[in-house]
Amino acid sequence: MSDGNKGAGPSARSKRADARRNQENLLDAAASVFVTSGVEAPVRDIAAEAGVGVGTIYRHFPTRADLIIAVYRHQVEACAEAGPALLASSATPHAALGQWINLFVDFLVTKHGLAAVLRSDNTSFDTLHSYFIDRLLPVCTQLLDAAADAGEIRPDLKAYELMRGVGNLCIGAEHDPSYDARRLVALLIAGLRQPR
Amino acid sequence: MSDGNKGAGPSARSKRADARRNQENLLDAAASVFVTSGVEAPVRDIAAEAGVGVGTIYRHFPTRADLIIAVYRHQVEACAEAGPALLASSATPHAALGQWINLFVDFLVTKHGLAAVLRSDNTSFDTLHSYFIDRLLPVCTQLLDAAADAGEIRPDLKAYELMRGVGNLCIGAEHDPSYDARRLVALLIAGLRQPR
DNA sequence: AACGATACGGAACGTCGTTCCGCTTTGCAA
DNA sequence: TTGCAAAGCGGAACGACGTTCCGTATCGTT
Repeated sequence: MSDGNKGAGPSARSKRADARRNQENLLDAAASVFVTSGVEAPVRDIAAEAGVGVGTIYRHFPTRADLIIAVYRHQVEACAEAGPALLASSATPHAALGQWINLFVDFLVTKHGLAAVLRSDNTSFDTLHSYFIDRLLPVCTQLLDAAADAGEIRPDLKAYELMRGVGNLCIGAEHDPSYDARRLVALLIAGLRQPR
Repeated sequence: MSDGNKGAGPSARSKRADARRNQENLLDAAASVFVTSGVEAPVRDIAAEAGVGVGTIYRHFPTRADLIIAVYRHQVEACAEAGPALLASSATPHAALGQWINLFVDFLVTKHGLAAVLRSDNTSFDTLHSYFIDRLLPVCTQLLDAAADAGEIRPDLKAYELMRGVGNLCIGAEHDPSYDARRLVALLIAGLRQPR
């Protein structure tokens, strides 16, 4: 653990110097291509942007999902860590939940195609889906439980369903100016409020 | 207009007998493959099921979207026609809206992959998207306006956004037993209710 | 300097949607 | 009935894609 590797991507240590350099170029190139062409950009485009062959991508990132995870790890991490912080700093658990969902939505909506890929039936994206669930579901559960315990929301919705619903609402939001995912998510959260 | 052609698919008239037969086999085969393998099933599978070559599919249905539209036209039509009927028979416009949305959701959820394809960024599905919008948006608008005029719901949500949101919530619902699209849609509709 | 381990590039493969064209079938007309 | 254009057909062929594989180049150690 002394190498700082976070555990899901390939290690940045114990490699040849050129290999490490390539891995970082690849991350930068992928991030850049994801911004301009979306997360579903062809692997060859990413390779070209990084100035490497496609084989190099697959050696460093065994599956596309691993590359995507590596690119967004920091932001997902930040989102996960924001959960408990919001719970501590907000007036009510419901307010914390709302703000955290906003964070999540902002993240998804600004990553072209990420929400869609999260729901792709392509099995090679399963590990991406799992990563999001593993990292964010506990956070969401904590917020949801706190709000439910406070009696602010109906207690019968699972965090998994909420996250999937929110993720789904974000699909395609980046392409269509007349579709405002944030607004619909807000409506969904409003529907969550306890009628009491 | 006397041939009964509804306008979007290829005409069933003025064709050679074998061509008409093939077209119908194709529709049956596609419907069957869609049920078992989903709407995104490979074209070659549909051709094989119908016992024809792939070229025959493209002659009858210039794009995949046309084939999908032809397969589901009747059900979309029924859904569209149910709108005004519900409005006339329901106690309140809001109730009619809720029931109509349920119809729409049931339709989407039972057609494997249809909701996803509706949101695909693949441009060849644009005409499918357009067909749904053209046929169903006016109906939804009518229901939404009626409910808004009755003061039952907040008046600031466009029918387009509602339909896209509902469609999005249905994506992937058929694969995951722990995700209940109907429940989330119901929550969304609940969020629509006027606080007043 | 030399050599084994490591990593690289990109050709090659399988799958997909879609197009194209030589051949077959149809149905009308002689 | 037969002949023959037009209509329709099958499936090979093409280009884009994700992924694998392997001959070659590079690294870093001796």
